[in-house]
Amino acid sequence: MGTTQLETAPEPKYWHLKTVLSEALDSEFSVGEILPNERDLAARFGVARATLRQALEQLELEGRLQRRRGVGTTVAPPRMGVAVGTEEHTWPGAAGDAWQPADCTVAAPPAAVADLLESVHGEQVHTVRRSRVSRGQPVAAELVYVPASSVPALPAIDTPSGAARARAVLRELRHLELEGQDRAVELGSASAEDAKELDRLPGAPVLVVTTRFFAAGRTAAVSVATYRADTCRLTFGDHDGVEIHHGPERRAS
Amino acid sequence: MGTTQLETAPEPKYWHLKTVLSEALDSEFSVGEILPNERDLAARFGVARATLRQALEQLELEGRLQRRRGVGTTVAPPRMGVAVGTEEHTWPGAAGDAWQPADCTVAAPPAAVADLLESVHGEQVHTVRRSRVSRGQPVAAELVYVPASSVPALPAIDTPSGAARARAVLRELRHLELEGQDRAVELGSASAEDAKELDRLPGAPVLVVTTRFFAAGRTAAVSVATYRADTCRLTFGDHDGVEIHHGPERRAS
DNA sequence: TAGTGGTCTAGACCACAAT
DNA sequence: TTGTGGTCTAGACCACTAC
Repeated sequence: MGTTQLETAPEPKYWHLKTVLSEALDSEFSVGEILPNERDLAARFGVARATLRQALEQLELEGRLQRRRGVGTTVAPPRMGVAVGTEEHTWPGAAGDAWQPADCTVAAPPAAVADLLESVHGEQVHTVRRSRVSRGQPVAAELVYVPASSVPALPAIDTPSGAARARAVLRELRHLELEGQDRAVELGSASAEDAKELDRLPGAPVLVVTTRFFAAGRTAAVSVATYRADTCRLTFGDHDGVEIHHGPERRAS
Repeated sequence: MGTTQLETAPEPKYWHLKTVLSEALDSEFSVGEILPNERDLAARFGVARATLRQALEQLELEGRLQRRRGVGTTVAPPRMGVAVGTEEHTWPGAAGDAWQPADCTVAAPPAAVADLLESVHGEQVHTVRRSRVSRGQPVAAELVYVPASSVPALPAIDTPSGAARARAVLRELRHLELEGQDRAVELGSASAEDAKELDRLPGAPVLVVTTRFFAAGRTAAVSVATYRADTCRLTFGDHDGVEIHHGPERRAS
């Protein structure tokens, strides 16, 4: 990565800068390597730090870089494939899924979720919090909303309200016959709460996967899972997990 | 939206600002309405324009706002659901899909696609460009990569190289028996080319859907579709298209 | 304590759309 | 021509990490 001079160009500086850096990452850096700090890089390219940062932000959004305050900017490994959907539909918490129940509370769900549940307003809704770890890294945080009417046989509040209760709620849910499910993926930004769990700063880009579970002719549960967008590639395989990716860190833009 | 003063807070100003604006959008603005310009808004909140812009950027990322140079900042409608996967697998270009073929060229695919195709290096690959419009708005641009060996009966180059040829390639492809497919979704940023087609600026956030089509024991084609992340919610339904969303523009973060 | 990325400021100019 | 958002600058200080 020489002391490149930016030529006059019709395109913005940060865009050109991003291209130059991207090529340098492919050819002159290896995964995990630390880049020069932002002040040095900016000086080297003859731009203000804010401009350099604009380029770095783009590259981080694309999963090419990882920046950590107090540490530095490192070259990110290729995104990991994370299996999200198999065609056989199952309840959350079914045998050997990738999630680990963490907690369970009873509260009114956010308005958007209440709409999806089509439940009676003010009905009790169990909220199970789960987290997902892949290759030693937290990749997703999830909230499963289960209306009380979906788990009528659930023992009263005598069960403690921690992971044990979370498991109890999901276990009860499995007694219903699952008739189908429904998935949507959209871009979001991490709430302060999710950010903490995902080891990112608030506002970090996340992929939000919303799943509706249908049973007994209605929506029996709703799950909202937020995946780190920088490190994850969500896979919806029926050819399960053919997971290859080599070469010097290429990606289709 | 009064002349709110920002209190001392442990959280960044732009974060607090985003929250305040978000609430104002819910309560005091309706879809399509134009916000005051950035300089006025910044003055009203007593922050620098760059700080105000940081908040607006977040809100735009979440699909709450739409900004257009020379025009202004408007309140965005709720994201539209765009059907991406039905469980019955079909070839691209099958009866009545949502795509419109635009062009077809023969070129070497990008390295990442070449890996997926596992094709002989240097093999001819037809590249079909298609676009997708929903509710009068462009929502996605796609490139379908079809190795020449997947369409052996395709007439030579006597066919013109426009939309007609694109349709011809896809028609030939449908003669193969589709054995399965494979999907992945990840965050990306729009290339200059895609940005133009999606009516956005280069670098705009997009959801990249990569699909592999399997036939005759190998990868017969690969499709890379980029969806506008600001306006689209990708749906993977088997309960086809239960499309509801009301209420005053709420969203789960 | 030193060095990193994260936030913030107060300007300036540019590209684009509407008038 | 006017007004908008988009880009860019040259600083400053803060929060965090590692030593």
